[in-house]
Formats: sequence, C-alpha cells, structure tokens
Amino acid sequence: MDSAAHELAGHQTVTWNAPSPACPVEVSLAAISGRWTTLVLRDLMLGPLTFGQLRAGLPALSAKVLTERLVSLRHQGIVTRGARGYELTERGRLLRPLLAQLYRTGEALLAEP
Amino acid sequence: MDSAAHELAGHQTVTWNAPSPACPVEVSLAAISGRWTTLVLRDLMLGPLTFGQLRAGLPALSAKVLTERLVSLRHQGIVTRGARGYELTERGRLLRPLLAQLYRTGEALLAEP
DNA sequence: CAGGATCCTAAAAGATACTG
DNA sequence: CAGTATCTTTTAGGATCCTG
Repeated sequence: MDSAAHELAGHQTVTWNAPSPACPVEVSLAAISGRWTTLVLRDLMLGPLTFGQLRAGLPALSAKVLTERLVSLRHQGIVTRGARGYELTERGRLLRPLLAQLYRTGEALLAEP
Repeated sequence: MDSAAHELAGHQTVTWNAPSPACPVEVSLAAISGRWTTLVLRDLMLGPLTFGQLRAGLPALSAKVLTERLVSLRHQGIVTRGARGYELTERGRLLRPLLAQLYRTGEALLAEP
C-alpha cells in the first residue's frame, strides 16, 4: 500500500488540479491516447514496419489517421522513421509494460462482472 | 518475452482488426478514458466521496463533465452511488495497478528524453 | 447541494481525391 | 507506394441556466 499510495499521490498535485502536461500519468496517456494508437504500438512492438505494412495490418484505419498517429508518436520520441520504416525508439519500448498492464486489467475487468 | 508476447498478441485478433469493445485493452481504455477520469478515479481510490467533495477536489472540472464521468463509470460497474456518496466497486479497485503503471511509465518517459 | 437540460465551440475521426 | 490536402461528420468539452 506504500509505494502504490505514493504513486497515486503523485498523480497531479492536490491543490491546483487540472490535467497537467507535466504529470507522469498525462505523459503516459498522451502516448497511448487516440483511437488505433495502442494497436499501432502493439504492431510496432514486434519490429519495424513500413507505412504500407501498418496499413495492411490495420485495414480499417485510414491513411490520414495513421499519418496523424505516426506524426504524434514521432513528436513524442516514441517512434522513428528510418530505412526500415517506422520503428519504436528506446522510449517507445518503455510502453511495453503499460500495454501489458492494460491487457491484464481488461482481462480482470471482464472476469469480474 | 514469453508472457509479454502472449499478452500483446491477445490485444485484438490480427485479422479483422478494428478497435473492438471485446478486447481487454479496449475495456481498460474505456475505464480510464476522457479528460479528468484518471483524476476522479485517483480521488475515489482514497475512499467514498460525495459529488460536492469530488468537485471541491477538482475545482476546474465542470458539474456537467463530472456527472458524465460518474454516469459512465457507474454504467461500467466501476463506481456505485450509496449513502456515503460515490465509491469504487470491487471492479473499480482493479484499476489501481493500472493507474500505478500509468504513473510509473510516465516517470520513465520523463526520465529518458 | 446535486444534478439535469440546452446550447455552443473545438477537436477528432472518416471519406475522398490528389501528388511526388 | 507513401503519404498530403480538403471537406464533412461526429464527438467531447465547456458555459450557462434551470430544478428537486
């Protein structure tokens, strides 16, 4: 209860309270927010992919939105574009435990109705 | 790489791919999505709170949006309204590790620029 | 106090067409 | 193929006023 309480307390200072860009929770949310974003990240976790490969894996995702996601992720330093296409950065790989936790929590929610 | 890979693989089937409500990741995202939602959840992690107490803790949050959040969280079975105000359910408490992970990941992202 | 009902604006998403 | 540009629709958020 100790470290968890500390971590939760740090989630925004208690006095002025507005969703603050400096809050670690907001930083994480910014990285995964937006429709399709977690799916794009999941695919990139497996290795570099080109634009076309990403589209092929997510057929219902329009080019426009995919472009927007990739631009945003690049601006956040989560993805880079190189010779092999798009690829997670060191920072991007930090998101893996978060995706895993999202999955685990979802499973738990589905199991406890 | 084993259990993590399994968890990531489960994040949507690979063939038809669209954000599916049945996907555990989407279930988790639904629980925490929306501006202010994580802050409301954080406050409720500490114990039951009335509508007014929640507003007092989040002064910049309008009554309308707070109402929307609480309705949504109640429909998801994450929050109940009782004699002592609003309170997390058993299911709602399942979100604690996720909030902690959001915080930790955010810290890590801020540390690795 | 604890909300509900309206109205308005802004941002996100989707469709489509186009370009290097 | 790998995007960009433009347009329309949808959704979220905020402001304000009203009510039990």
